[in-house]
Amino acid sequence: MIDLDTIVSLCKRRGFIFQSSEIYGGLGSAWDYGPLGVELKRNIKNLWWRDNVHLRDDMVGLDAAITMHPKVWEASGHVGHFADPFTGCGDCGRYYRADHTASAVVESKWYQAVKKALAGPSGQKDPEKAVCNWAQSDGKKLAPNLPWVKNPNEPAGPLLDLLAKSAPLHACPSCGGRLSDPRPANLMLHTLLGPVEQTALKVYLRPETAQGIFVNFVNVAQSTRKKLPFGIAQVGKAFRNEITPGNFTFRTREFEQMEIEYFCMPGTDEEWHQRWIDERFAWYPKYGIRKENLRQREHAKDELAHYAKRTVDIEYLFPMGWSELEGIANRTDYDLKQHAQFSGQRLTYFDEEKKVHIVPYVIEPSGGADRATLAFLVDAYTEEQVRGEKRVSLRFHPEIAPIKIAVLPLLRNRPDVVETAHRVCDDLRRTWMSVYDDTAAIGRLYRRQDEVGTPFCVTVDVQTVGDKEKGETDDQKVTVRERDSMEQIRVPIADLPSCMRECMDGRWAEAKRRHPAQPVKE
RNA sequence: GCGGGCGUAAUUCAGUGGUAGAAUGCCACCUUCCCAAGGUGGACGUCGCCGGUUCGAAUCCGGUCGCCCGCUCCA
Repeated sequence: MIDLDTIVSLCKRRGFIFQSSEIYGGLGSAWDYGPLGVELKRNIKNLWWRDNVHLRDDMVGLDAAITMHPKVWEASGHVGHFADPFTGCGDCGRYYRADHTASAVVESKWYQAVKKALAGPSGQKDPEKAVCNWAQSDGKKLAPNLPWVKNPNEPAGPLLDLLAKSAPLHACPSCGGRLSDPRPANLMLHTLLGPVEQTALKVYLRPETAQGIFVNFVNVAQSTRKKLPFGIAQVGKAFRNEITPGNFTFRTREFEQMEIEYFCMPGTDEEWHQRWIDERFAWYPKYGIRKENLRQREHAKDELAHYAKRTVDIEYLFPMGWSELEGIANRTDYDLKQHAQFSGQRLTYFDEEKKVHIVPYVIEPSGGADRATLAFLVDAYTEEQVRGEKRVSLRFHPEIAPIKIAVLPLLRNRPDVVETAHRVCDDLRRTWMSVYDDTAAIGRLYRRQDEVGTPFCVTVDVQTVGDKEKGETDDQKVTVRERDSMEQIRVPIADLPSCMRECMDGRWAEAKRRHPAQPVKE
């Protein structure tokens, strides 16, 4: 498995992804997509949109504002749940949910070790001494910041009392340090709407795009006359004060989501949930992600979000391990009911058959655009030995690849070759993202394109235009070279559009049958 | 935020007190009829930032910012 650093440096070197504000020392947790990165990510978002919206009769799109009425987040539960009181360790800086610290202490290594020491023979005889001994030996490793470890003179009595009563100990589960009083953590970013700070409205930057869909449910249903079941898709930025951003673009505080809220009849929700899980799981391999690098993970009951009846994650084997790419949750009727209650509006669907108003159930496939982009990059990365040299290539699916075709003149000192290559390139550009390059020998040009994942190169040579001095006629044919196999075929310029279409559709074998091979010189 | 590691050219890295090096890459020209070919020339770093010690700091010290690994959160 390739390490993330290799991907990071390739991304920078070739213009996929740069660190935000790099000239000022960088901003943690923010990344900028360069010329190739923006193409890559846009391709992924467009394919997602095409497959989930355009190719389906039961889906429509939406693009809601990032800032919304503050009440949205009260209704959604984010103000309550996203602001769970947290407590921080003053010594090691770790954060814990305040309601989890007591159990975390009991399960901690140092707590277990103290208990064990007390249960031993010397512990039975003189508990206080046993604790002191432990504190000055194992305790130094396990809980260096525990008061009794830091200071041998600290009376062990309070510690013993706490252990005896199994009372929660207000100490860091990890290092034994002093925990701060619980304080509300602000996992949502906010800003002030209005030019004068004193009178401005404090609004949140949405922590998920989903709520923009829920609050527009009735608008969309009425304006599109959609019947249940139907879904609303949205791609857009969301913001969260992650406690620990990191792993390149995997966890950032500003990120882009690709979300669907699929509204269905109560009672059919479980079936739709499973259908979306299958649908979304099959989507990634469709564009080249290797199946062995994908898996599903069912959320345990105690890790389900407050709104969820069932959640299944699609995980990808990133360089740092299996991590979430997309989550598919059954959000039940929770959100619509909440918004109905908080807004006082009726957010229901009228069932024509039964003549009743119902609150639809909602299935939410929620993917990360940045995470998907990273997964496609990692999965495409390939190193191999070619003639004793390392060849690095990104084996992107043609629909994913930022550049589809590179047009390269075999010789740069022949004006007619160069001119023809330019003309061929300009023609291809109208349909496919294409580039022209003549600044190096052909071998180097191929390697450059391999490294950014261009699936096909088109090469113009002297035969294409004919060598009039030698009395040779032009054949008006070019070489098409496939990235992964490095195989080459010779194709008439006139047939290039149809041949390239075939190639982009993954029918290289057919193109090969129809066109003669262009041998590679050894 | 704490512990550990780290920050020198676009990239990967060498350089532990005497005003910066290599390889690859990049640019120009020449050469070259298909896989990082060859030749000639070239650009490139106020050594993350700020301060201190010193006659002198990439090198030592302090602070700060950022990155990686661990602890937590999720898309």
